[in-house]
Amino acid sequence: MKQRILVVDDEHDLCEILRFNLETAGYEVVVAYSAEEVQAHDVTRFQLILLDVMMPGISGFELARQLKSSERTAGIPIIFLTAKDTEEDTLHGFELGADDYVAKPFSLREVLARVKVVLGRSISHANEIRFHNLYMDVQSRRVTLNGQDVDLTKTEFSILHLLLTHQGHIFTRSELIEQVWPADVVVSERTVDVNLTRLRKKIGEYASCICNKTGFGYYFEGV
Amino acid sequence: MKQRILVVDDEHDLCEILRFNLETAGYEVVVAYSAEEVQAHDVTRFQLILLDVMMPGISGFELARQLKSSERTAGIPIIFLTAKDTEEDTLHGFELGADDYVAKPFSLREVLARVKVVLGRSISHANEIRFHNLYMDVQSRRVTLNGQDVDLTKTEFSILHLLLTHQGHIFTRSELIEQVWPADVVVSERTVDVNLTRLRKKIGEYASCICNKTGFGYYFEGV
DNA sequence: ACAAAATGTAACAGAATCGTAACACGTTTT
DNA sequence: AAAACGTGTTACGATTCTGTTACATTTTGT
Repeated sequence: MKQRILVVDDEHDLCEILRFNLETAGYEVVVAYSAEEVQAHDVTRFQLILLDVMMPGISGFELARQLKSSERTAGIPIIFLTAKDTEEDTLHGFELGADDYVAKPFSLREVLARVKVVLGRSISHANEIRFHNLYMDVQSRRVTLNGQDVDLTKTEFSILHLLLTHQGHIFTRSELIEQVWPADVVVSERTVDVNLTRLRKKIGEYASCICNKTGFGYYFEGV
Repeated sequence: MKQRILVVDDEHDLCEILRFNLETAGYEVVVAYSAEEVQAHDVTRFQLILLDVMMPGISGFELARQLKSSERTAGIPIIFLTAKDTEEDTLHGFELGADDYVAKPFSLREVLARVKVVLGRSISHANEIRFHNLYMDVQSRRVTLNGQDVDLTKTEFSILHLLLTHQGHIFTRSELIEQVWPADVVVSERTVDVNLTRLRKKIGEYASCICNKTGFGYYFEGV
């Protein structure tokens, strides 16, 4: 069964490019040119939504909020297409249950790679990340360890989210800084170490899953 | 190792300008003045093709179609150089697998920027190098041997990557130093030997694939 | 076969990297 | 206003990496 993707963007040309390439990659694609038009579709039939943030009328964020507030559609992964790439926007997006971000202008390869990751990794509850007894609810930004709440700071949450969604991938310090810290702040590379240490301390028995490979960087060692 | 770019354009002057600037930027450049001439080259040796759309004889679009239809060459990124910048052309190009567009007349800076983006991207995209049961994931910086993680240091990883991506090529010690060590560090040639020994020890049954030819240097013997 | 040159490798010490506690400073909560 | 919190920086000890050296072994040329 082909996986179905809903592309929502007011730029017709871009939609067609996305449609062609996603179809070539084996997905079934439906395009909507506005948030209003989305309401004409049965959204639950899609496994993924590519959603432009900036649209006339109802914005992408607003639409995402609506979708996530309904039980029926809350579980559908969303990838935002956005020109903005500030911290607030990213955080705001993740709060709304975004599974990923692609900043415009993007390369098709980039989009395809992310679509593949999102569709490959979780068919249903993409805003709930789980590793054994470690849960992350991306939407409510809560983390529990064996049922107990873990009180992570924003930075720690963001790091853990990145590592958990890319288990086994080794991130260099500068990659981590790029992904976790807003683009306009400058932090020293050693700051990463300190934050990783802090994170380790808070996740108890899973501390040892956050590994370092000398000279390379940090990664989450899934068992 | 230098990345190789094939420039295809019937305007000789333009080709020379591109050649000069791309070479200055550290790329290796080969020029073809027509689509027909391209067929004299082994296209698989290039990491990127800059392709003029409007050429006498076979057009750039037609050549792109041919390249994308062959398994061997389908994966090579193409940037179209085009005077036309209409919607249809752009769409048509993307359908043919273009990775980017530069409309003539273009600034060199623009071209260089796009080349950089595409090549930077395609490296991380072709990120899995494999030799029998020896895998290297360049992006996540991991190596596995028969499914087991191999713990390579940064230097060892870098050497293995170079050798595996150029199987059969004999590297002198000074070439290896040039490729693997940062330009500003000075190491003795014997240091290479020691690191090759260390690498051999870690890759088990493939140790014997790392060969030395007395008086010449080291190479990976693909079987 | 022999000596000379080139290569393999173990051991060591210096360099680089990493973990973490302590601190500083700004922000939020009480 | 004071206390608590978040977070970047620094410092220093612990760990890991890595270049060098010395000696063993192999290859080469005669």
